Amino acid sequence: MGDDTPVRRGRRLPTRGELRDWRVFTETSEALRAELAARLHNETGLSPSDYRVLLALSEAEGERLRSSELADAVGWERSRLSHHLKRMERRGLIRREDCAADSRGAEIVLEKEGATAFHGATVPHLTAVRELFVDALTPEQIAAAGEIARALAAHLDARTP
Amino acid sequence: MGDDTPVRRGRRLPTRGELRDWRVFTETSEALRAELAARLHNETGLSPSDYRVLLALSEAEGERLRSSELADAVGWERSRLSHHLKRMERRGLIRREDCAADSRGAEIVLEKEGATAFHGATVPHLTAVRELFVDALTPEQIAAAGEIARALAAHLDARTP
DNA sequence: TCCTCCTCATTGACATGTCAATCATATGAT
DNA sequence: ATCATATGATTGACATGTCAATGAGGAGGA
Repeated sequence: MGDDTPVRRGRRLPTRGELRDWRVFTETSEALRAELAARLHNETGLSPSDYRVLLALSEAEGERLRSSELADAVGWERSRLSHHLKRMERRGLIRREDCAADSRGAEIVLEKEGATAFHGATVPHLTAVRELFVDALTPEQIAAAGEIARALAAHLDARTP
Repeated sequence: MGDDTPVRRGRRLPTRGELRDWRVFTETSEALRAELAARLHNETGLSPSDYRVLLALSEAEGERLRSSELADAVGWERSRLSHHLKRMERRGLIRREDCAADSRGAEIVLEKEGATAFHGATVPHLTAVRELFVDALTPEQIAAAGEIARALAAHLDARTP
């Protein structure tokens, strides 16, 4: 049975070849994510989620953001962010303050310890990205990976309002 | 500053362009994973992890596998598998049996309810793969995605013994 | 004003994942 | 036979993620 054989007939399901490409794609991105997370955590004590939050806060005006702006910046649901901030606050990386403009709101402020941890993690993180991603591919493949991801993201956004 | 400008000079860190491609690549594969997981769970009550385990057992001789063989088949650490099997056993999808050949070992057996759930999930799962992955890309992009993933996986395997 | 509706953010319950430690059994050397 | 060691699998502690429910405050119309 060739690569263009549908897994089931007459229902527009993926062919075997498409399924093989899908499987290696997801399994590899998952393995890559796990490896990068393990390295970052070993070398810096930060998780990728910590890193993202600290990056967004570092780049913000006054190193502070409204909780909802931060959620947009990192692309997470509110509840996920809320849980994560609780853990980061417990570790002294960030601090919550009441918002003057809207008493419902919260402002998330980068603590000194958080800034230090972030700066110490930047080079290890970028080095890992180079070793695990950039060094593995040709420049053309890197660009193609970006294009493919953009196409997938556009398609995904179109069908998840 | 152009796309070939190193983020930091003289240490072989990724360029801004490489970093952009990396970021869209990981963020998109993560979003895709989450969307597929949510759909599968809504439509079938199974998580992607459940599905993988049930698939491996369905394809095995006698619909049973040694725990370690199952771990290899799905590519997980033992402890992760053990935790997951505990949850699946609680739901009646699989069953553990003592192993005749090696009294340390365990055999994992597909339960009737697990087989039923798996068969009911196959078409929804494949449909979601088509909608979210296959339909988003050209045939050339699908093949390229597979090639890129294989290159990443080979590189990753080479440096994680 | 008061009432309704919307938004901001948090919480609790639970599913999932990682790591290190543990326990029991097999295996091989003496 | 005995002992040291390796292997198969599980467990506990904890980090992370999702969903649904909640509380608490703003915003606008009757």
